[in-house]
Amino acid sequence: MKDLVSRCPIEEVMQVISGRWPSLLIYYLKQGTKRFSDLRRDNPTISHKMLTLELRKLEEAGIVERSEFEGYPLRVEYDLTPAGLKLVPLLDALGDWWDATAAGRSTLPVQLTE
Amino acid sequence: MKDLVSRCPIEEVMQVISGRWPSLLIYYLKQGTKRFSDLRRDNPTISHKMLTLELRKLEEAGIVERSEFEGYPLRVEYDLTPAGLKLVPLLDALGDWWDATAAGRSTLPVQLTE
DNA sequence: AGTAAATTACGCACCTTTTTGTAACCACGA
DNA sequence: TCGTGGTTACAAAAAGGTGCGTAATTTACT
Repeated sequence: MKDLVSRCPIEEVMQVISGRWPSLLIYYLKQGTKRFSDLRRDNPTISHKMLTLELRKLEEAGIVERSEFEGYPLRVEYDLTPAGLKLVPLLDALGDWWDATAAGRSTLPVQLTE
Repeated sequence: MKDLVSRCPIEEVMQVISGRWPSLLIYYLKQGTKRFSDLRRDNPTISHKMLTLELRKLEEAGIVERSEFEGYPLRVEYDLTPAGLKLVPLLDALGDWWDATAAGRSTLPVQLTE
């Protein structure tokens, strides 16, 4: 994800929430505090590398907060920030729009109009 | 973009509107009917390959309507569908959220708090 | 009259760039 | 030795760019 200085806020959000993982991670974090390993369990197909990368991106964007605790094994907790929480209903609205729009899509399952 | 059958509506929308172009194309189409070459002019850095691919994806998702007219040179027009129009305010809301959240981000421009 | 070029919206093949996965390694303590 | 939460290097896969070909008609030139 190159960082083209767009100054279009929509483009900028998209750079952060685009892709396969961000919405999923936000979904799981919405359930409450999660540790790195929790998120991997919630989401078995993400590689640990991608998980760290995506979490850092969300952190930088102010969506996720990372808290590191001293001691071994190292404990790190992830939470949605207040801003992250405000994002949730917007994503839900997109999901609702998608479902509502289902009827107009060409990939529609077979219709039995008899 | 692999088509993993997710059945999570948010994941599904994301597969469609993720990436650099969809939001931009929707933005320009919101201004009214556009032809292929108009969209390329609006958006000089997209390649014709990507433009066709993205438009097809948006069409399949029911966001964009493609109308082909007989004659040479071939004329093709693109418009937002009613569903596509309904998507616009949702994207705008994301943009607003982004701007409102700016203060919490680490990539904040230098602050002169004096 | 005959030929050539331009036009529009692509499809296709090939190649480069970017993203993602895999595996190994690190720290430390129980 | 295992578990935690990483980093790094290398490999594979996916995304994206470039350039050529195509259609039928008009215009432009010779």
